[in-house]
Amino acid sequence: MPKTKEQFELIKNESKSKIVKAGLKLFIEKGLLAASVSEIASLAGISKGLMYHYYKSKEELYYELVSNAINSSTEYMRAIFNLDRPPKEKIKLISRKMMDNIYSDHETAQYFVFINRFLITEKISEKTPEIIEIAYTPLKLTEEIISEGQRLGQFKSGDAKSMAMLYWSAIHGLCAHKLIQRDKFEVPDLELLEKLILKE
Amino acid sequence: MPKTKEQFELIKNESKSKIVKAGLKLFIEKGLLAASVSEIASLAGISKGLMYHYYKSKEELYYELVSNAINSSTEYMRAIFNLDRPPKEKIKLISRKMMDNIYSDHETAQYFVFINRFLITEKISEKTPEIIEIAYTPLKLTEEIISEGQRLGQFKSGDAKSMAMLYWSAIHGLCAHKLIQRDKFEVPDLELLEKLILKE
Amino acid sequence: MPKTKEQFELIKNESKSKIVKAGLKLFIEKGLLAASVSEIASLAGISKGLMYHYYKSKEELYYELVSNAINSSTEYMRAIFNLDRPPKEKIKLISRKMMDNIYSDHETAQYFVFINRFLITEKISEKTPEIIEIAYTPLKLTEEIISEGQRLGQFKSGDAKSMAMLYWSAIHGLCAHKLIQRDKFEVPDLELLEKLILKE
Amino acid sequence: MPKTKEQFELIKNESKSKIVKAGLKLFIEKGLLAASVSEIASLAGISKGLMYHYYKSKEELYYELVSNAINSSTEYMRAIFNLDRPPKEKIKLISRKMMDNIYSDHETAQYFVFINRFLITEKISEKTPEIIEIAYTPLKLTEEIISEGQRLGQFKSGDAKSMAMLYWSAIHGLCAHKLIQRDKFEVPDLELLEKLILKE
DNA sequence: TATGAATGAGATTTCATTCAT
DNA sequence: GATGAATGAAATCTCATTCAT
Repeated sequence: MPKTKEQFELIKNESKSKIVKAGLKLFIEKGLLAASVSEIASLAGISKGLMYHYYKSKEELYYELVSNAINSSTEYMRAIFNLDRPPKEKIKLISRKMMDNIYSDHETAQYFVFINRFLITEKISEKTPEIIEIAYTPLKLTEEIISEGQRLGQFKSGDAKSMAMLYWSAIHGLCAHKLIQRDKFEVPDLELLEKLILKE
Repeated sequence: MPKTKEQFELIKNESKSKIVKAGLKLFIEKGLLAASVSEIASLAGISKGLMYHYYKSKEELYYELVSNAINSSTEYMRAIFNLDRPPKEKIKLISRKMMDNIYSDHETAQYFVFINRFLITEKISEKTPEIIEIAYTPLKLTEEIISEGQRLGQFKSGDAKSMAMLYWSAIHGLCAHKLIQRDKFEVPDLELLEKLILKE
Repeated sequence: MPKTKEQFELIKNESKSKIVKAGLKLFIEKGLLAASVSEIASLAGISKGLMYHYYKSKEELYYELVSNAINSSTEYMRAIFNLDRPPKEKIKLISRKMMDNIYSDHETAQYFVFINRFLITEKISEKTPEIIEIAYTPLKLTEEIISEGQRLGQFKSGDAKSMAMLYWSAIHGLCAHKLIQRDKFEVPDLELLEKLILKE
Repeated sequence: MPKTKEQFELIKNESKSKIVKAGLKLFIEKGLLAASVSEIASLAGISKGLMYHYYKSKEELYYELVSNAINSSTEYMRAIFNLDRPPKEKIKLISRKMMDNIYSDHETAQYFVFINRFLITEKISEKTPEIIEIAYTPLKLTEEIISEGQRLGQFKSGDAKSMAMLYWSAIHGLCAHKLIQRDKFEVPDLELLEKLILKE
């Protein structure tokens, strides 16, 4: 009797998730080039060959992981932006969640840096304009909220686009900062981030 | 901001200066691993062997370039901070210069991203804690200015360290943003950056 | 000429026949090495594992297919040579059939080239001298006919062996020629082939 | 002092010729796929890396060797066809030379089979229609000579194109035959080949 | 100082074959 | 019979570095 489809699906998922986990860890830590397939395979506890059973190339694995990271990060933001709350609260929520995450775990900062590194790399950016589009969704949503908040008079006046850009630049910059400083990193005062946008 | 050129215009030796110029361009564009020695040599118009005459290894060249970048960038900031001007003006000067440079040339943003990429990469950080120290000097100087400005009552109140961190995070984030967006990039409203720190 | 189909239409087992069909197509097109087991299995619509259920190895499948090709091609010739007709007619029949087949379908030429490629490849020849023997049967039968025809005075004089060799060399060369030229291929004048042997 | 260009040229030529010699031997014997780079390098007495210093890939080496083979073989024929002799003599000369070469050394036959194998392989033929064109030059030259000979009444009548095709098919087929039969191979009567074309 | 041929270690990738179910 | 996940050996290829001149 051949294995049932469900059995194969299980095995497949388990192996794939081992590869994904190892790949993510190493790509985040070292980047696409410095992370070798041998390393990924050995960390995942599988043979190199198996990686190629699931992914056409190291780059393909990398792209999948980056896409996932971008998508899930964007989804996370979108969920918050879709809440039925006043703009002020939304901004506060985002700021708080971001700060909390950056503070409490190392992964969030790594995730942001991982995504940014991908976006900055020259040759890749041409290949995948749609992914860049998705990666920039949070920025656009933030811009909309700021405009709305400004209409309601709760937000500072100023160019909404610039404000959103600076807001996210600060968050991304902070993530890089955290990875560099490691143990020495101290989370900055939350209010400062909000004050970029909100009236005092 | 110091321009790329300054690094090698000072080098009297012509071959060395060509190596430095080519190396800088390629390391900035591709990073340490993706830039190959062959490529650097061929862009410099010299032989691979000659590169090894001047530098023990590719990494050594890389470190020298990164160190130079960090040092000259820090020197540039220090010069401004040493001016005999009130804190408010200093901050305005920095902000204006940064924005101008990021706006007017591509190199400044590349320089910042180049330095940041170096700082983030794991294995390097152990080797050169002093360079990191130097790289963080502008942050510390900014912190001091903020404290001073707060004493003079010209600056917003709040944790000076956090303010400085956010200020520079925003600038670094902006540089990354520019490299990603390329032609589509629009410089944000200058005042916003200043308002992070200054009273309105 | 035996058509490709005949090889697997005789196989009762459906899976095996699918494997044989796919293997034949790919071995003919690409040769032993370039045709991969995955490709064969996927073209056959079965799993790789199943191929190994029926055949010990890729080589075994290949040998079986080549042997079949050689055997059936030899059988086809032998049938004609066994006809109760004068030598002249037999030669004409062979020539005509060969030309017709080479002209009307692509498979015949492929078949000949497939067999020839096998015969030429070094390492294989040691393993299977008997198959080579069988493959050369048509040549020997032709030689006999020529000798007989010469005795009857219908054929040109000359070394029968040389004549047979040249006759079949021309046919094999023609097949290769057809595969190379594809659409541009034009069948040569039939009489020429016959004239190699027959008196005008 | 750097090595002079002449010195480098010498070294380069020597190494390249070692690679070319080894590659040709193995490609002829085994074909593109079965001949491995390791094997070629070790037969040439150089490192694998060096092969990649001179050739972008194994395929590139292969193509160069095939092109060379085709070009030099075509040149050889063209030289004969350009002689200021009557058509009849030219044909006799070609036939004699071919037979002599096929008889006296093993390489000639291998060369022909090597070229033919390249021409037949599917995917390659699309890539290089110009090489195929060159490879078919001897055939076209032969066709012209036959036409000329027919006008002079020295040659058999019949479609010149068909006659040329059959003539060369026979030669190619003979080469394959020689490689298969090896020691058992006997050169066929020379006159037979000529009689395909010439009046008796 | 300067060259680029040459190496060797290690990277990515392929693929026939095995195996648990 | 039948599956396709998994392996491991070997293939192709890359590249920092060395070295004779």
